[in-house]
Amino acid sequence: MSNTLPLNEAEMRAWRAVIDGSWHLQTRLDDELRAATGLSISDYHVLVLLSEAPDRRLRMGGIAGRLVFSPSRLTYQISAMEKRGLVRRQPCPDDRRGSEAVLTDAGLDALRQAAPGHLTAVRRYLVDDLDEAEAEVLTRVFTRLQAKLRETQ
Amino acid sequence: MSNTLPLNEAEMRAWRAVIDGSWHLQTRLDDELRAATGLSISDYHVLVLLSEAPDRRLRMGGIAGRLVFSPSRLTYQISAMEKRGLVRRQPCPDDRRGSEAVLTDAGLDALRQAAPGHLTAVRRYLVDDLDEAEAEVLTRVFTRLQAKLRETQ
DNA sequence: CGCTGGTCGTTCAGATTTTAAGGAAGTAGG
DNA sequence: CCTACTTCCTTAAAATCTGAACGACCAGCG
Repeated sequence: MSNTLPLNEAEMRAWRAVIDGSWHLQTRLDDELRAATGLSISDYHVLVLLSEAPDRRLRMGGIAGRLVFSPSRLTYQISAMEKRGLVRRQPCPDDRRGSEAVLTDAGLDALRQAAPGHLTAVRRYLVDDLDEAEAEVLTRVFTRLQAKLRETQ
Repeated sequence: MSNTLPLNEAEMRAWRAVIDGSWHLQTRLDDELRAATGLSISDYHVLVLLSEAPDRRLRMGGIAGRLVFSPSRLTYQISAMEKRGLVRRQPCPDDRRGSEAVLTDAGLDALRQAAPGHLTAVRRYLVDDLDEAEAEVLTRVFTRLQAKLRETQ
């Protein structure tokens, strides 16, 4: 139940800072990652997801759900990565409608090569400037946000 | 000068929460705004920017800079909005290379109609859950982030 | 002036994403 | 089994976005 007053000034400032800041940050990280490795931030996210998945494989729908990709976008994304040898596609064993994306060795290599630089950028732009309390607040606020987004579908 | 250690667990948690959370939030707000008003979040941002500008007009480059849009994207964006009557394009008086986008009355109406619902959504997903201290931290962190991004171009 | 080098938007081709429409399989009720 | 209904993913066409190339213009200099 949220009230419908316009945001007050502090709220507005916080809100705009978050929206603008996170957007600019995404853009910058994507640019740097592309320049350094040829991977887009989407490629990178897919690689991370698969690398952490049991047996390095996930259903299409699972990936799409986590990355908030439309099914067709995911199809395109995985196809593109498949062409470059980063992932392989396999029919899903227990559900013949579905297919799985599997991380290849080349894909894992690409991730291992990209990660340090990317994380350094994350550090440079954000993490290094956070003190412990700030990190804690960010984690709390954004985790709560995600929970709220999920619970409303 | 940032160190090159991998992120520790708390840092990683904070980082991922921010990235995922802000991305999901953007997506959700865009979806709701589209459904309610037919405006994309980009349309909305352009409208807000122009509505706050002196004389309701801005140079193309000025808009592109603030929204982190490529020049060609901005051209496309403004053209699309022009077709719908939300903005008008005018040659820039003091620099004949440039052009300005001017908010039309219809554009201002569209914004006024869209804003309350959008702000309510912002409230529902984020602002209402923030206490004062949290809002303050978010403002501080993301403002600092933007400054850092700007200073490295 | 006439040149040179830079800036401002636009345009065009190509890449990416969305939307709508299927095809193939799973699931439940009769 | 059949029939409907649903889910999973892909395809095709349309919308949007990016990057390179361009034309028009500004600014500085000889």
